[in-house]
Amino acid sequence: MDMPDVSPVRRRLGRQDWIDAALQALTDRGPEAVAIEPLASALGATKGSGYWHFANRAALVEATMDEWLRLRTDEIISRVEQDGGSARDRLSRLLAVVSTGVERAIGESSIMSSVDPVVRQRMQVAVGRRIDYLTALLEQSGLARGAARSRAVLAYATFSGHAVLAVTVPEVLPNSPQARRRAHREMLEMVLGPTPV
Amino acid sequence: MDMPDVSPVRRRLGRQDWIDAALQALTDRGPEAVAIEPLASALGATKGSGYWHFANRAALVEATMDEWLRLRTDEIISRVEQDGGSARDRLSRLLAVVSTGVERAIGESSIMSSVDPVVRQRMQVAVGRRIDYLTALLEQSGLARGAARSRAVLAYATFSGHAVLAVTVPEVLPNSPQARRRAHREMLEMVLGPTPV
DNA sequence: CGCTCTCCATACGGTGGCGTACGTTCGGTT
DNA sequence: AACCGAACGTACGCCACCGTATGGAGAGCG
Repeated sequence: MDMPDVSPVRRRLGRQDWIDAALQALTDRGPEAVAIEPLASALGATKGSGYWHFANRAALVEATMDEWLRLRTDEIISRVEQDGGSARDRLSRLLAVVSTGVERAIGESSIMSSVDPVVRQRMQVAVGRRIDYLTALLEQSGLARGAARSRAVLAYATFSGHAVLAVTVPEVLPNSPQARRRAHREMLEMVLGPTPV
Repeated sequence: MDMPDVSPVRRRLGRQDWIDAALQALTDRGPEAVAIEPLASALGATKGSGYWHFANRAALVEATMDEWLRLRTDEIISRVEQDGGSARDRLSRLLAVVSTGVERAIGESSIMSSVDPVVRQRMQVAVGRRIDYLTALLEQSGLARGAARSRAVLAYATFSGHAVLAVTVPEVLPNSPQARRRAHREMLEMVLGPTPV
């Protein structure tokens, strides 16, 4: 019997294949790398394929940024939220998740300072949702609304600053496992105040 | 008597004119804008002029980044240092200076996440000197060496995170004068501990 | 007055990405 | 078996920037 063609060598591409490759290029080399022709050659195809799935480059960038927003913001939040626990627990897990994904900071930090209007707009939405979620967690752990929000902003700024440092000058940041754990706790305390346990 | 030709309409350009224009483009639109042809047309000249003063684009970027390092790091530090006062005073002035220059953050944040090796190298030097200076100030105000350094890193990360936020989502940051002053004090306290006066 | 060195313009060829036009292949109907 | 539409290839023109070649224009000095 012949195998159903789930197939070895190289099948045809769908829109999602392009988005996946674009997201990879985005996190590896920033928004500039999300372009039709380079992605085509990376996928082993030609522009004809790309301009079939997307009207133009802007449409590709848009789809990629939507996927980015979904995976790197909404997904993470809902996963952290799903696993439950106290607000402090969730905050700690959130911090752990985003800290280990710091290799992705190259893309993140390029996205932050992009001039592309589409990229900026999606980034603004992402930052909004992230800060809102942080604010909610801080409120749930006892802070007043105003204090929670301003501290959420502070925490987010600090974290994203760390992410950028991790890319440009990684040597200034702690690298040993226990130093990283210590940094994790310190940051948690800075955000939530002295540890209650 | 005839006026010495300090001159009205349009004199010839020198290397420094190019560097000035390049620095402007850098802070306005990021490292990508530091290119021969666009700058030429911005200066009302042609590429012939540019390639006279610089061997190639990389040389232009290099000269521009050197100037940037001088003006936006060394100059600021030595000015703050020259005006004297306690370590706390100098820290406060430093914070004030870099905070008011946040319009420059567009350039700064693009520089932080640039892939250009020359830009990255100069940025690393700049971050190194800035963190070193912060560490020195914190040591002078009583902290132990290790604590001073890790807090300097934290403070720098927080500040640069704020700079990025000021560009991408300015609305989350305080904008009224008294709110900004309050933020200034809070940040100072976060870095130096509870206010001693 | 002419020479030279600095500064600049013009014109050219090269590269990479954009977008369009159009022809082609392949998998699934009917 | 014939067909149709989704997916892809090829070839073209366009633009922005790079870099080179070469020929001036302009001041200053002999």
